[in-house]
Amino acid sequence: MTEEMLDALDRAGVRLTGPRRKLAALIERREGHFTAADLLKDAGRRRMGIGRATVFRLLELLSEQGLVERIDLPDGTHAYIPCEPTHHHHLVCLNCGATTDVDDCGIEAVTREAARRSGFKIEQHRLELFGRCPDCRSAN
Amino acid sequence: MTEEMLDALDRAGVRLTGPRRKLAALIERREGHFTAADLLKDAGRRRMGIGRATVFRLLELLSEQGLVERIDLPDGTHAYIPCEPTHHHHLVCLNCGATTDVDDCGIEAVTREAARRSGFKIEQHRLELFGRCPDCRSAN
DNA sequence: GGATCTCTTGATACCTAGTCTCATGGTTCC
DNA sequence: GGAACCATGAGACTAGGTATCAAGAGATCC
Repeated sequence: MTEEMLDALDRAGVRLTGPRRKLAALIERREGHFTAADLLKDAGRRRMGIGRATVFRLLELLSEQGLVERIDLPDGTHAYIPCEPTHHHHLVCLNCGATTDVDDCGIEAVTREAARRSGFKIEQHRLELFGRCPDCRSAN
Repeated sequence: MTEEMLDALDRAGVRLTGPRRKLAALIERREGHFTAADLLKDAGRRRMGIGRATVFRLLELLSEQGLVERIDLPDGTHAYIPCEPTHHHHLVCLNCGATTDVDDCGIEAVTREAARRSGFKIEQHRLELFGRCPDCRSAN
């Protein structure tokens, strides 16, 4: 995953600097979704001396490359999820924050139907699913 | 629509005060989605003397009652949409901001399939569709 | 209709997430 | 090894939203 990110940055034509490598490693160690503040705290604890702006800049780069996606949690806060750079949707555990990707499983039919009924030409969509992951389901 | 909002506030057991009535009327005059700042500007132009906090407080109340929903536009900004208090999804015009509601048209099957594949128990979902409305499509 | 109690208000301070600026420092490439 | 340029951290700034609080407006009861 770290390799994947560094490759993507390389392909994007930006430099593989120290801060970027360190942050990529921190993202890899994270499980589930995280906020920019989480990452900054991680970096702070390890005395990495990485600035706020650098964190946001890397997240922006990664999200342009599709390796990270920003989602809107049900409580209105934003979080980032590491993911594959193909079109897909996220399933987020409301309990532990774990995420998995779901590829297109029928959403095309839904958008086509919505387009037909409304007369809109649909160009983008966003689908986010929230629930309980298998671990949290069996835990209680 | 204004009536609907005032009724809902009444049912929610809160007072139908002057500022709330005025804001409800302003929301009614809006077309498509709007931000809290838009509403505040509207009120300012009419010298209504309504505070920022009051605007956010009303939007929160209305959203608890399901008469307004907060969505995340593709550019990452937030906007509010007046809508019916039933479960549904939004179709947003990327050009003019017009919105329409789409009721469930097959999304259940998608969530069931995602649940089956992932082992998650899906409790909530959010689907937002973006595109061009009929007017904007014919305009260019 | 007035007194009273409570809810709501606007002002203001504050907060979080994110962006912009800029001088300094690290990379790349020749 | 040096020049050019990209990336960095610090800190100011912005937007969107929340918390606090004294004062004002609604509802209620008589």
